Amino acid sequence: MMSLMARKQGSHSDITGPKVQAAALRLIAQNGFAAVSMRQIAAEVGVQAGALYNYTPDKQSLLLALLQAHMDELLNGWNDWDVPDAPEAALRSFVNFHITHHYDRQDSLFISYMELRNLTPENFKILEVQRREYESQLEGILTRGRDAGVFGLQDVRLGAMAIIPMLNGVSQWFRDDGRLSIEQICDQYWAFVKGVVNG
Amino acid sequence: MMSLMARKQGSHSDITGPKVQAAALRLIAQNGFAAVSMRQIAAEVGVQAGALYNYTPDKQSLLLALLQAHMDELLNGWNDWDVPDAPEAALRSFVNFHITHHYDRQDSLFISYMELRNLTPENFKILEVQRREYESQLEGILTRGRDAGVFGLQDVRLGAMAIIPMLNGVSQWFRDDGRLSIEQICDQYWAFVKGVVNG
DNA sequence: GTCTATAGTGTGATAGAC
DNA sequence: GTCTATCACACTATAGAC
Repeated sequence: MMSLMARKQGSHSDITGPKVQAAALRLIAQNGFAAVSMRQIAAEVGVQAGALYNYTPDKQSLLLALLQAHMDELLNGWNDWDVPDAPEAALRSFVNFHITHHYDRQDSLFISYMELRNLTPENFKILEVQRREYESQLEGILTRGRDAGVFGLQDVRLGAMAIIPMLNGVSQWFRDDGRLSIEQICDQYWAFVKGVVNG
Repeated sequence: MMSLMARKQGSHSDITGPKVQAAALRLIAQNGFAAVSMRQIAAEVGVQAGALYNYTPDKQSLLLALLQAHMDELLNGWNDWDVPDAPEAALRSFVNFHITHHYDRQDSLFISYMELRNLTPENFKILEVQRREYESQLEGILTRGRDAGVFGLQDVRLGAMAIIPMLNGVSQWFRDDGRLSIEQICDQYWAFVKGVVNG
């Protein structure tokens, strides 16, 4: 068994790998992809630059892995989320999910919008499909609510395009020691979203 | 008079200056500040890299100039905007201003959020003050409306923090040949904002 | 798996001719 | 005001010892 095997000195793949991702995420969110060097990431992890290439074929792939992990977690998280059938309850559930899911993923959310432009076109397309898939989850709720006569929303697509940036905005200013708890924020934003769909 | 003076060959300060700003803006929005080289900017302008240093002392100052110009135009634009007294009419006016002002400034708006992290701390502070000043224009309207009993908004600051990203979102997807005209978008977003403040 | 060393390229910024 | 040429340095990625 793994835990009984003697470990070779300097063999830390299982711990270094996640540390590389975490360091890259933090540094890229803070300074931007192009501004962060492999040496900086290595220094944060506590290895030399060359060692990073055991975990990524190149810098570009490292960014792609971060963005893909973010979208995968988002879609899987929503998939596992318990969503009521009734449109209004489902929308409330979406608001709660979106805010709480990104609560401790501020860096991920930030780079998932900011660093798309540093991807190759084909990688960009893959992520756009995933983002579109997430947006259409919200649009599905809005459509059902409108068809049921619960929401007064005219344009479902536009409503989704208004709601998502509004909710994303929370991650730009939220602090744990701030004036409002995450639950209070969810409550208030639910009121805002209700206003948007009932306009 | 200027227009009668003979021009020295190769003297194009008055035309090259704006071209440098425009090229830098476009390239930085597309690729990120750190990813754009002075040589790339020079190539886009049609000069050699060394010539750029007639227009900026260094690369960092070029970025600062772009971000400052954006905030100055925003604040001056709002200052010149004709705003009604009644809170609801004033809010509608703000929505119109914000969307139409950024209509042909998508690159500026984008880098004004993206590239703040590439500024020195003191330059960052200057821009934060300006941004805060703009936000408090909106908060002033919201406060007056709430005090007059026109808006049902509980938390003015939070309302402003929800409305601004929602409006900014337009610039991420708007295209001139899109489904909706800018006037239709203003109308729809006005309905959304009304919903937010009446929640 | 990590290290050291390095190849090869690109960078921001400056100096001096015109 | 623009050009050419260049300095000094940083970068990504690789090779080979351990």
